[in-house]
Amino acid sequence: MPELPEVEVVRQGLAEHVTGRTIKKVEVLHPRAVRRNVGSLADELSGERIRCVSRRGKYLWLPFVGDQLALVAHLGMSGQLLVQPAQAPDEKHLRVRISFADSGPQLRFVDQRTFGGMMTAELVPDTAGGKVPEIISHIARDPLDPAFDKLAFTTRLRAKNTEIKRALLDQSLVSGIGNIYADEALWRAKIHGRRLTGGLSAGKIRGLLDDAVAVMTSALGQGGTSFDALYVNVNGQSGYFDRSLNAYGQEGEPCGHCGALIRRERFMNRSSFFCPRCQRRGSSPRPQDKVFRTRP
DNA sequence: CATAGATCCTGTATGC
DNA sequence: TGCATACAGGATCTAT
Repeated sequence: MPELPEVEVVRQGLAEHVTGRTIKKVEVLHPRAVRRNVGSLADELSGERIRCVSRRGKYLWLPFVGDQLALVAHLGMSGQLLVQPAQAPDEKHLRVRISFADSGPQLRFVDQRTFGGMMTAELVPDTAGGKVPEIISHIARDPLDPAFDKLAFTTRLRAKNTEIKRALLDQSLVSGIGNIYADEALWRAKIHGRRLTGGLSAGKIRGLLDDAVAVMTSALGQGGTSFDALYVNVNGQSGYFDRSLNAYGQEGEPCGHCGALIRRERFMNRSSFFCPRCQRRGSSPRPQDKVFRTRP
């Protein structure tokens, strides 16, 4: 699943292969691949020249020269952005094909499960003198962003009345973290994902954030190594699972800290993996218990 | 408003 | 073998 490190690998690959190129033709092969778009993607993109490739969290965007408009992409669960020669056969789940005015390779959006999508968006000023697509201005900065405000994040997080893992996955608080890196960060920080945000000290939260940064930086370092010139490797799965995971997917394996067996539980319609010894849920009540605390 | 839960999707793996 | 079911999960929508 593409989370921040995987998306960053894609960004780097795209930057190398599409920067400065002018879009000539866009073919949408599956309607679901285009989201929230008012007009025709093809009409809006034709003739635009790509200035660079940007990213915030799991979102990518290609600002066009003039800095008014951008092509925004999200890979969802299974999306890939591939750079392929025109004569390459269509991928089974090819959704959008972008051809350029030059004779170089095409940019293809391939997505099996169609949770991903592309759209055009107007660029609006961000909080640090740059620009961000208007439709994703509600997405928080990610922890690798130099302008990410750790202190504000800690304050907002502690003010919430929810579980810490849910908060980590809330892209309006901090972006880029998905189910896998959330579990890994919580494991490193030795925090149970169902602990309440308000019950965690500021220092504990800072430590958790540092752990999230560490695990994503490490993954990024490894994800960037298997890069092919024509295949913008972005499956997310491909690079990821060779990586050493300490919690995610490790059910029944010994914890790298203490040797206790990693456990799996359902949480938010997905799996959570944690060490039952290192990551104690503690005595903090669940949110719904707060109201009914009178019971002995 | 804040929070919790449902929902979208399809290929793969598993169970009977 | 064949069919049914579970599972993977990011973002958004709906309900409370």
